[in-house]
Amino acid sequence: MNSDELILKNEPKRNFIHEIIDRDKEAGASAVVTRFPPEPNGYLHIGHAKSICLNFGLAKEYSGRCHLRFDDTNPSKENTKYIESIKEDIKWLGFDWSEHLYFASNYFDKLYEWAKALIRAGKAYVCDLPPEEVSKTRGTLTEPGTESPYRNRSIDENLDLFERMKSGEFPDGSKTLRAKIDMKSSFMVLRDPVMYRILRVTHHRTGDKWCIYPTYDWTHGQSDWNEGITHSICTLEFENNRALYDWFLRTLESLGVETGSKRLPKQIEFARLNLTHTVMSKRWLLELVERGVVDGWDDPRMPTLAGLRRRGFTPESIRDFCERIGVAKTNSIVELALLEHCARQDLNRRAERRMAVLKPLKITLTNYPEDKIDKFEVKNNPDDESAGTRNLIFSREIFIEEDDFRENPPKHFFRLMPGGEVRLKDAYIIKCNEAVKDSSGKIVELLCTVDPDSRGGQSASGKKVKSTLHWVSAKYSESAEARLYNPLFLTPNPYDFPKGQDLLFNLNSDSMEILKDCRIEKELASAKPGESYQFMRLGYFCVDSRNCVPGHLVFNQTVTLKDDLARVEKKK
RNA sequence: UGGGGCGUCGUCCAACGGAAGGACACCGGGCUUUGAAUCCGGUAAUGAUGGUUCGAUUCCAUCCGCCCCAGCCA
Repeated sequence: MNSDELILKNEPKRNFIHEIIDRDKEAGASAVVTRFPPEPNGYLHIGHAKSICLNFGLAKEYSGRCHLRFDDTNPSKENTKYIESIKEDIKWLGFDWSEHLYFASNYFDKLYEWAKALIRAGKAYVCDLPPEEVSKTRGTLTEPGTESPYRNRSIDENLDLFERMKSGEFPDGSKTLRAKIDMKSSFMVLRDPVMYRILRVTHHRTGDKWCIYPTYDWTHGQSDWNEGITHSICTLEFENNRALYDWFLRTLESLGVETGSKRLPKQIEFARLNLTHTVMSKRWLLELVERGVVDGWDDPRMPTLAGLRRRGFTPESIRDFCERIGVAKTNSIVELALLEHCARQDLNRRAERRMAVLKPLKITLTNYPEDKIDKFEVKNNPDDESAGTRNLIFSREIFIEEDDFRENPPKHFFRLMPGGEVRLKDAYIIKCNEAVKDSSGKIVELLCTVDPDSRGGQSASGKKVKSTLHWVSAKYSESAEARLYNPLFLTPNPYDFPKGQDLLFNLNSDSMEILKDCRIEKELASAKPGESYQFMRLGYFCVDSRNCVPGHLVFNQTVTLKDDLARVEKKK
């Protein structure tokens, strides 16, 4: 069975984490409990989706559970407005934390008590060094650090000082609580890491209760332990932090503190997702929004879940993508083409077909009476009978795609040309007799004739035409707007820019094309925001959920259809 | 120059001492009232050098390359 079949059967591809968990189970471990721990300081993107699929997926496969825990230890960066969007995105992706919603800030009291336990055990101390001094005395990658002059204060003094830090006696930044580990360690994180800093910032959940806040390292592992997390999965850059993660846990365990679980959680690192032609860091995503490069976090060009959703990517296609990319420890950059493939595959199955002409070229059928119409009943999805049928109306004046006609066609072009014949999908075979030009020489209209024996596109005479075009009736169609997208960055790796430049060096100035005068078949006029359709021969389009007003639909192009002609022309 | 990690087709992921496989991409062909979908076929990789072994992507050694760590960010 190949991996594709596995995916179809919904059996996730195995990875090194499965092997770790299997070994743990053989060694007697019972449940599997994972967690997804976002910091509420930005929107979720497709890189988070990889982590969400991994963590919730593992929990499901092993009949365990996955917690959603907001890692809210730094109130100066975090904001409650992100919490709802994060929850919404996870739900939209198709995952459910049920009652297991937590906040690291729920553990502030417990963490404070445990910090005191560490002080009492002589494993932590209050340090008066200002930030610059802490930094200076930390040493370098190759030189050991030096011990803080405050390192050997008495336990009582430390307890007293820590208490007073908490009660607000000292100014911001003037003191920290540090773990007493080893200033000579080759792990920089073990050189007496800061556990608490003084920060007078109102926290979105605890308000002004605290003026000291625990750091990530001091919070994360203990939160895991407290929730009974068995496998704490994070990204590669935390590999060094694992030494500290384990130190806190083991030290606390040896002190006999009480937690929600006997078993110590295990941190496992995997490579974060990178996608070509885009960026995933919150910093740069924010920058794109703030510099006005994009229209907001949910701009359809953004790799955020909100952006992808608005663009028309389905949760199923994103989950499929996350499954296909696999999980490993190698730094890698996945090609955007794979994401697009997943979208096409899913949308091909579920999106109903419609006809829309993005760049209309008018055709008058000179042998088709002015007052006549034809009604054709056509399939909504040729691959899915259950999608039903709809009616198309044909009339004397129609529009076809500007690109589907060439006055001087190259060899490989077999669409409409002077004297040539094509089929209009589900309607008639037509022949082009004349291209009408305006004074500037621009083709403004084609005069064609229909073959009356070809009703429905069938050819009674057995006539073969090489090409079938999409079309809409001029009279029985509506106007609409379509937005076509290209990647935000020109280069596969946007970070690959010359010295002295920044990321915007590789920005694609042509990432969006707005087409305001598209014509859509009547049936499409009632489409609702969020719905996806295949515009025949063009691509998948999703009704925008922001810019539609009654009578004026805006469609976002999710992906194009694969295009052989484009490929052939590119080769030339 | 310390430490922690990682090197397999163009890209992503497998192979756990026994014929290097899948997916995407690409190329060629069949079918087609979407140049789509679908079907068939093809190109293409173990960073290097030694060693152990009947046999090495896998074990060992050395080398090379890339990523991460010196926030009171996460």
